Amino acid sequence: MTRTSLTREEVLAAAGSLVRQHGPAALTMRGLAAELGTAVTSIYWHVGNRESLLDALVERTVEELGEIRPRGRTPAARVVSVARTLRRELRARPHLIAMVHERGLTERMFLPAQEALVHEMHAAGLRGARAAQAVRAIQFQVVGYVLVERNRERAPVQRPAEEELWHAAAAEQDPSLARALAAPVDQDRLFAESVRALVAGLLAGGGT
Amino acid sequence: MTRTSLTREEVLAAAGSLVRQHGPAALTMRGLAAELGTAVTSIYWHVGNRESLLDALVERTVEELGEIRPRGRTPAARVVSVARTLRRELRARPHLIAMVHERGLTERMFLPAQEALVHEMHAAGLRGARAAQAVRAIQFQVVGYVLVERNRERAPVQRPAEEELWHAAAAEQDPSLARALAAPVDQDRLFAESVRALVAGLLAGGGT
DNA sequence: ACCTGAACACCGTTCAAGT
DNA sequence: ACCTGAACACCGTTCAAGT
Repeated sequence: MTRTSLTREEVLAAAGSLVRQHGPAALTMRGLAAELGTAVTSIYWHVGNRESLLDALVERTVEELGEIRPRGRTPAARVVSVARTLRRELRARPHLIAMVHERGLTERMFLPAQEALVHEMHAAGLRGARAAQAVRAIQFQVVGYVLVERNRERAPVQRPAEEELWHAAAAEQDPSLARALAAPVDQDRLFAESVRALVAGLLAGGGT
Repeated sequence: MTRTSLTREEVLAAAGSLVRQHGPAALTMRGLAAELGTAVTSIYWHVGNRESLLDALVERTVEELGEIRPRGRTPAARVVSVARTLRRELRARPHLIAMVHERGLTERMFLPAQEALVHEMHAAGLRGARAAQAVRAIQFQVVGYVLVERNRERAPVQRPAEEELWHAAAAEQDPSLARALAAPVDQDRLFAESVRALVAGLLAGGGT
């Protein structure tokens, strides 16, 4: 029962695992203290307060997301691989990613990926403002996609959605479309195809 | 100072304006009671509890987002107009939209728009699973975009982002790109171009 | 340098009691 | 049917006091 002196690292680790598993709402200072076997106030000595504790966890997450290695033969394929990797990494830390989002740090988290994308745009022959716009379009799409699919996964039973579409006039003219929309989304495939379509659209035309 | 008997409507209105202006965290039952000039417990009689009060506000938001009227000559133009309208409506209610998102109801909020998009895909000659996939790709993109741009707007000063890219090796080979990425995003234009590129990509090729 | 318990000012919610 | 105050069980945080 002798307890080696509490460290900041220890506090962060315990808080991190708590947040990863049950989300930030599950992190109470009193609960964390109980888990660590110390007084609540000790935690304050090490990490300041609850908000800066969460900030530290977020900072750590941003750093972890920093490594990107594009794979594939063509620039388009490598862009898709960057998108895919990012999506996987983001999905592995849903609560922490949500917190990064809440703190408005998604951008910073994305910087290394942005640089990788710049490189691929150059390889694809895009330059200047046009390339910059394409990089941002992809970045927005990937981050947005992950935010949306997280949302869908946490959604309570999508009550009216399916039947309503089954009965929509447009759908009745096209039963196979109605069937497709009533079926659950294949998120991996939708992601792959969306990215592919966007990249194709960007590399082909686009506008200035 | 005589107070006409409190109504559920009155509670929702006061709570709604509070949330619209300062976000859900600013809504405390005690504070709301003070604003309404009643006892805290009266509110409970009318709306159950805090959570169902917020649920009611969210429900109302979902209903308000239900009207969509596509404009434009070509299907592609009408799709873009739907996207644009949705974005505007979503941006007008940031806090409430975030709450819809948190409750996983974004999908349901989007159903009318989805039906409009189905109609346009048909007009563009897409059918069946292919059309369904295109509708979803656009839906994901618009919702995702709004989520991302809200995030950016609330972001604290994007500390290292600009300079780092200025110094990146890739950027130095392409100063006009570096300049473009260092400049603030023109979110309206990026949105318009992203949607246009995605729609073009979807209508052209796409994959099965 | 690190830890502690007591106390403060907040929460949301319940409940018995009023009219 | 509607409203009330008191009370409960929680919060995060501060602070003076310990070692």
